[in-house]
Amino acid sequence: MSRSTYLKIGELAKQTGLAVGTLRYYSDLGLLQPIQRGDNGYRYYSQNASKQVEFIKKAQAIGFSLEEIKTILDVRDRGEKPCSLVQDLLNDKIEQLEIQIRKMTSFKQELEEYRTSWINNPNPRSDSQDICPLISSISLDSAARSLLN
Amino acid sequence: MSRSTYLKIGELAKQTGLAVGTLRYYSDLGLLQPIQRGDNGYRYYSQNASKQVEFIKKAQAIGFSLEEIKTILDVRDRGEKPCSLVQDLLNDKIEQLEIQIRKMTSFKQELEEYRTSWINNPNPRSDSQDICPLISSISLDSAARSLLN
DNA sequence: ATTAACTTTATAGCTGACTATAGGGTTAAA
DNA sequence: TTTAACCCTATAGTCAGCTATAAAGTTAAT
Repeated sequence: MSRSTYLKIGELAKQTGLAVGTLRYYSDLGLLQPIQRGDNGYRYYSQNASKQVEFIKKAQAIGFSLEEIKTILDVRDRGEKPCSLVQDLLNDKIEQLEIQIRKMTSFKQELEEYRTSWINNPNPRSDSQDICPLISSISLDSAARSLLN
Repeated sequence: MSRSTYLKIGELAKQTGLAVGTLRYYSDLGLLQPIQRGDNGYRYYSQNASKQVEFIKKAQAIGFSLEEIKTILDVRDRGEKPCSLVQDLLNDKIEQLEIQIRKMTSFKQELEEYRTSWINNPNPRSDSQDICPLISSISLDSAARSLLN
């Protein structure tokens, strides 16, 4: 049954660029289930599967964990009408993204301030006690603050 | 030899707020070496050690890995000032943050677009073929686009 | 002298997302 | 029909930055 509409795991691997082991891992996680198993135990995937892999990849690329992605996909996979749940989930994700973005932005600003002040103060005297005056100038309190919000 | 100038590991732990296990871990890594070992095998640290711990903490706080910190300290141990290395690493960090932020921002926008369109189309008919019309409406291609820049 | 509170090493576990290996069974092409 | 190329499961290893445990030796206070 090779020329069927179904993909064997190696074929899907080739299509998506993922390793076979990764696809098995996803299958074990319940993240990307083969549409059926053969009598031989082989996993058979729908053509659609590579679209789902794309979704997983991209969601991952911006910091969603496989666990989170599974939650999203589970909602779809359940036979319910999960739309309001999906919306809640989406709202959560957006909020989490906002928080993440805010944290990273302020952290980045902090780092840029260090960079700027270091440029203005470029020549540590070689007799200094410090390991690196640049790093020594860091305030732990402020670094902590920028990470905590 | 407790009232000497040297600190035992527990004393340094107390001074710095790090766990004893963490200090041993750093010692094994070669990140923070005791100034000597006693006949008993005890690690003895210089008073200076807590300064070095502060350095490590601060460097960690701005996103350096222990590996990177070790690189910095190794430069110092060769008698050089590691500041320009530190600046290079910092520039890398900032750039990585920028990329992350850009990706997350565009993905968030994408998700917000879904949210908006779903709000305008809030009542999936229960006789729909789709498991969830909201999820079905997702374009993986466009999700991909928003992640790729 | 006893004992609590240290210290040591070596080993294992934790999280997340894989990767690698062993030891099998299956399929497809020559 | 043989054999390479596939597939399966189960288990273990990887990375970082620790934490936890066991089994043992040392020190310090009473």
